[in-house]
Amino acid sequence: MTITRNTRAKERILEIILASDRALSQSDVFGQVDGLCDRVTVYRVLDRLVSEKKIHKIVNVDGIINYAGCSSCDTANLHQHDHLHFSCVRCKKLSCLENHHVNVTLPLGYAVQELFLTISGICPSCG
Amino acid sequence: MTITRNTRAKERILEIILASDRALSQSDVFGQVDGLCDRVTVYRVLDRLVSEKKIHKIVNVDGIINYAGCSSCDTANLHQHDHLHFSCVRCKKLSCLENHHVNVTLPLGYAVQELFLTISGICPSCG
DNA sequence: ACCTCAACTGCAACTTAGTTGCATTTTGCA
DNA sequence: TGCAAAATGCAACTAAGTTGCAGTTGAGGT
Repeated sequence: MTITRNTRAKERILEIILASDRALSQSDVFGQVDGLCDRVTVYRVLDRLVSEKKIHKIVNVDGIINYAGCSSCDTANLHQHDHLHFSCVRCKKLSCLENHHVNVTLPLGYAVQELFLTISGICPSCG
Repeated sequence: MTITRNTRAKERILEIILASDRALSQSDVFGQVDGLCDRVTVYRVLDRLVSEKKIHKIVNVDGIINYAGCSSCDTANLHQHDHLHFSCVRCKKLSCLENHHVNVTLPLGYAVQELFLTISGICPSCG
């Protein structure tokens, strides 16, 4: 565990993600940093923010990785992402359904690490 | 809905997927066709098999798209993929837990289309 | 305040996944 | 068997993400 620093790029990127009501991809974020930093830096900062548990990663139904703030889990000691995600096929918005947790029991022998739960369909604003 | 034909490549690719106990990516499949066809053909055949509902698509936790046979749902009229997938972080095996269905109830206004449920962790063979 | 060095950044080059256009081949049905 | 539509191969392309390295910067120690 190396020490991480606060840089302008990191602060800006975290701001952008927290201000958004939807999960953002690397290219969404890069489109909003407005030349503040290189696209490679965006990738690296996103990785850093994930490992610092400030944001979490969501693989969308098309395989693109998206990032969203950890609003329901900012306490470092209880960092669980067992909530659902919803991906609207119409407006393409990917959002967290923070209050919808799923508890799954697997057959004996499986050790659960992370849950990736995404539902696609049509969201209330589009329906 | 255009008519699809049976070709050598398609038969071989379906065989490979059905014979596997794990979900396979395009490059996994291409590695097994042994020069029978081009890599582009593999992409196209996989798409065709998905639209014919012979196989189904699973986005793995790393964003790579994988394909698995539709064993529990070969009847064309009941083609539901509400079962869980398990992705082993050690052996990298991605498999279907056919018997583990999840029923989720979403807030009013959401219309569900597809479920993407994958759990990462350590599988019984690696644990 | 400023030194120092590890963390961070930019750039260029690379890998890998997946797509598209078009000419050629093949399938299945008449 | 003939033929049109489907399928294929090839080459070129886009887009996502990674890596190496030289130069820059943040923050703790003095």
